Amino acid sequence: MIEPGFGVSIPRLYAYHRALRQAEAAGEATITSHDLAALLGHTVAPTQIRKDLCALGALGRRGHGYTIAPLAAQLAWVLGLENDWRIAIVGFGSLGHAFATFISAREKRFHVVAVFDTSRNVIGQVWQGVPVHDIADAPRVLRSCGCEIGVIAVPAEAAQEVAERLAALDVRAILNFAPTTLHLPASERAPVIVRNIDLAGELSILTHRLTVGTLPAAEEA
Amino acid sequence: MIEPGFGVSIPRLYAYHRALRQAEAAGEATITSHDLAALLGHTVAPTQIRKDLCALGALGRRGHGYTIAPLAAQLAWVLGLENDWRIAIVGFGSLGHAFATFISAREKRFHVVAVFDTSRNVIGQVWQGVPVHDIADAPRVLRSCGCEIGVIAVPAEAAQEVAERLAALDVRAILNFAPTTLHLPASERAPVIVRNIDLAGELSILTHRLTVGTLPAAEEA
DNA sequence: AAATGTGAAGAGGTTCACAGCG
DNA sequence: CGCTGTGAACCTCTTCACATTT
Repeated sequence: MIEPGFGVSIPRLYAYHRALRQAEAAGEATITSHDLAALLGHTVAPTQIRKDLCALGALGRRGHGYTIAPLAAQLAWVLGLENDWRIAIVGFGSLGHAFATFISAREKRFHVVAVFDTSRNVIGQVWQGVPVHDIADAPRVLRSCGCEIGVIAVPAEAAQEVAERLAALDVRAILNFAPTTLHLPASERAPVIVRNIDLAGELSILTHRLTVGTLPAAEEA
Repeated sequence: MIEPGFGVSIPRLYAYHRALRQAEAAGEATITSHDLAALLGHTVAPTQIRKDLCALGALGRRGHGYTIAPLAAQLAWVLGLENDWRIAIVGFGSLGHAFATFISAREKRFHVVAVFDTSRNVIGQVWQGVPVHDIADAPRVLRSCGCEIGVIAVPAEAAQEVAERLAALDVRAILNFAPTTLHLPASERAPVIVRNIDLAGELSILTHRLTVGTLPAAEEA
């Protein structure tokens, strides 16, 4: 029913969801596309919002706006936020640690259930009840907890090997912080979904804009 | 000459630059658009690469490919990587710490020259020679070091205030990790460039794809 | 009257096909 | 002959205008 490329951008839907939670926390029960756009800093036009929401099924009442609760629930469903997800983090340096803390505090259905590293200084530490294992124990540990999502927060040189290892252990999606391109062969089963976050690349978007001139002020997700 | 929206996506250019550095480190002196696409895991088509590079000025030799060194230099220039940038980090929890370490190790022209926090436990610490200041001292500290770029790694509730403070202190660009929309008024001078990184949002892209079906395996930046 | 829903127009970015050089 | 450079077709996403509903 809702296919991967059905014309709406997922980052935008997540932004809507975030803004709706904020409005709900502020005591609102209903919101118009225009008010939602304002909450998003006019990053997206009201028309765009209506188009997106309409694609999920008509949820608004003409003349009134959208009722927040069911709309947020619908968005949460589409975003996969109503399922529980088990996350394994590989590389428990400062970045892996920060991500684990951040994500488990932010979304209650994201559970960091396994952590791996290679350093003797880190292995054996316990983070929020989760012990840091040697990466060599990944087969045993992952077999028992069955993580759907792996996060790679290791140096670039090690990322490819980690990715292959995760893929072999039935991890279905990978969030990669290492500044390198992962090469995962089209496997026999469903392909592993990979998303890269390149922090230096994000920063270079700013340095680019600062270098070539400061015309556009629009925010982006 | 090169305007903000000149038809090429900056994340893609940064990926090219990263791949070129990799090829150069492997001893290559020249590369074809097809080989570059392979290095990028066929995320982008050779035609797309040629279009992008052509937009920066013709740099290839027909029949041979591109000479890596000048091409990398050209990309570095466009991305602003040939300038030095002073970066202030606000919020020195695990995320701020991780970002500082990561970025200063990755790009040698990105200099973390000021760090701020509000917690007594953190203020006074020294990270790679940079002391952590109380955010209240930001006017004095930033006045003396003149940072172009600010990084917000504080809780969502505090982000708006921090953003306004940074904007008032002549920071020209902000990288925001707080999961909230920043509202910065169009100021009297050049507007502050804001880019948001929403870690939970990135993860939800994966959970969305895992939820609705696993058709597309393409990587994205 | 006010705000959503939606076809049509528009803009932007990607792919194709092939011309142009080395 | 190989690979780049590029106009044209193509396609996707955004914006506009307005019909529609409460």
